[in-house]
Amino acid sequence: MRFVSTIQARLDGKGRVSIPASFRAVLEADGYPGLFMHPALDLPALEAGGNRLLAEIDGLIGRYPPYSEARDLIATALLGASEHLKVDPEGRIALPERFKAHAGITNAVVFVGLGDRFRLFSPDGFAAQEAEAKAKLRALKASLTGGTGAGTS
Amino acid sequence: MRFVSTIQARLDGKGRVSIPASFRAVLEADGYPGLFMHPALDLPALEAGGNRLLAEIDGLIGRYPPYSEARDLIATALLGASEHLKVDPEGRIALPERFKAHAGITNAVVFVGLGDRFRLFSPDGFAAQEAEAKAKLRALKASLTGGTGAGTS
DNA sequence: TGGGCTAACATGGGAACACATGGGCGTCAA
DNA sequence: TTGACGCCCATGTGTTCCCATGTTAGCCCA
Repeated sequence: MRFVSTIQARLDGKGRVSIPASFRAVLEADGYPGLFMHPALDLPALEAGGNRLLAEIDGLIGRYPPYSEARDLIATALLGASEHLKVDPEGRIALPERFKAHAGITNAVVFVGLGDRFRLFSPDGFAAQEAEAKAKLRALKASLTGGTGAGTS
Repeated sequence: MRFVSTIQARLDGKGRVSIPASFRAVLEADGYPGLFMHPALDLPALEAGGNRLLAEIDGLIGRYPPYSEARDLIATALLGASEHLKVDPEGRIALPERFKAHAGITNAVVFVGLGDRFRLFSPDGFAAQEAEAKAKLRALKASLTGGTGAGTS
């Protein structure tokens, strides 16, 4: 079960968004009660997931010895900046102000599946990100295939 | 269950602070009656937690041979300087003067979750710490991924 | 193949609840 | 006696739950 596809949703008057049903199904299978979310470090986006995402973060933190500076930093940046969001019976979440500000989200959200996690963008932020990603991917592919990039997509 | 997210709270006229409900839930699950707290070793902050934090401190102390100077120092700094704080029926604690002085706390506290423990800062102290952590983390990440940013965000 | 039906999903709003906060009072110890 | 501390109750605010509605997509049947 992976998070897959891109879906747009609106925020209602109370600031709630429905998590796409397909994403909810993955979370349920994952067994995490609710949704774990944190701001992306170098993107105007939010990253969210369940136990699998959390396990990855734990692994990252666990690589450093207790009381080391690196561990403190990572724990602060990843765990301190994150939130455990509750999902209401209808499958919605309320985004904290802090998160909305980071991603530039006002009244609409784009959910983007990334396998073990998914991202939340503002529609504008997503358009920008998509354009940039395409450009980078083209460059990467060119470097892989050795030139024209005229291969199978 | 881990301590996660960053929450600000005010001290009332009696010098009490509400422990955020999400943190209280973790402490309860941990089974520790009350709250274990000590000044952070190299930060103007306080560290708090329950049994998991105590276990980690024990582990840290245990790494040094009995009667060694290092062991004495660490045990004194962590255990000697620590307090067991009682939590009132509303989930509040009263911070000892000594602790407030160490962290520069006057009338507001920022709680920062770090997984197995959480920290208490003054709002100003937190802002400074956050800025520093972000900068250092970026440097650390660059050294890890080799600069492309092609890693976990 | 087309129309209608049904179920799942996204959305909206009202009411109950939990939480953070504030203050009063009794109790214990210096 | 006095101060500090712990317990109790009160209150405002934000959040969560519950129920209602519109919309979409899939399905069945003619």
